Amino acid sequence: MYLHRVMENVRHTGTAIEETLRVVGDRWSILLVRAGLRGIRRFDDFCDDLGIARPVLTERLRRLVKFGIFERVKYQDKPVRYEYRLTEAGLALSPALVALVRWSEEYSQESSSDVTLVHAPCGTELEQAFWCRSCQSTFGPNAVKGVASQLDS
Amino acid sequence: MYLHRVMENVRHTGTAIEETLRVVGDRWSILLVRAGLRGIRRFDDFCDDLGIARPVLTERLRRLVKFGIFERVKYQDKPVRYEYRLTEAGLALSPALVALVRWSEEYSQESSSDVTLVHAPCGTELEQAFWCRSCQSTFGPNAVKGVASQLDS
DNA sequence: ACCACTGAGTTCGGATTCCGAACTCAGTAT
DNA sequence: ATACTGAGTTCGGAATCCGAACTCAGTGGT
Repeated sequence: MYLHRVMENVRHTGTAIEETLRVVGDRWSILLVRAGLRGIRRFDDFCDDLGIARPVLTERLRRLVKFGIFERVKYQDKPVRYEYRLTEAGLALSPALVALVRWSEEYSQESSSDVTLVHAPCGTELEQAFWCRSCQSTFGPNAVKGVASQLDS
Repeated sequence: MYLHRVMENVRHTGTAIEETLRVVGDRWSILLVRAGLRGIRRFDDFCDDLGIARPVLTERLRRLVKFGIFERVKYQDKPVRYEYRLTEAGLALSPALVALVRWSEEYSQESSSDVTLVHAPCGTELEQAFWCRSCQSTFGPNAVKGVASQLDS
């Protein structure tokens, strides 16, 4: 393994996705985004809906706010109260969420899926694919290859 | 022992995504899948590539094998040695991974050199789409709709 | 005035999980 | 005989997670 390490000059720590997963890669964050997409905004509602422990919810929302996925908005003055709304960046996580839901439907053994995702105009159950612009064709994961981006080293 | 209580505490729990995130929703699992897609297969290579602690890697790989995302394959007899390969289900996580990578590229503040995913035959950077079989067309997340599967409640 | 209630948290102790470092074990190479 | 390899396991301490109970400002009912 040492030889392999020497030959591999590309270090894979410190990449963008690792940074992202340090924010979003836990048991709750994606579920919080999903709840946000379903219209949930208030602390106690997140708490009841997910069954997350309150101290953990506090910490998680703070982190998601810090990284721009939720924003903390005052919605009432008299007793000052805040709620949490998805930002544009938070909404932009929906493709990832959809992909995970799709995977869950197909591969999760623990059944009882809640919803099936369909193509809205026609109601057909959707499939997922990668699209190659230059080939003008869809393809599956077997035709995916990783290429190191050229930036410094 | 503690999980029992979590399982009994079924409110909105029990949906497929929650089950999935209990398997894959941690800081390492998605990164392990990504490493698998990059061709990494051996214990020490995962360890070295991700900087994950060995006991955690052991537990994580065991869980991913149990849930059918990796398989443990003997690749040598003399000293019997095993490696970990992505299954079909594991490969099928790549759309979710791609969605996260693309989100990272766009919204993550920390942006270092990463791996760009391309269409292997032609080298073009891939895009992501949903595919409707009956319409024979691709579409984006805005045209996705959720339909409740038949279920009590 | 008194009391219950609401929403958004905080505090508490205990259980679980994470970590790096060092160790094991069978087999190989020098 | 010694060193090394690959795939783990064992160890203790640090960090995180959990439910339950508490706080705090304001509101509404009697």
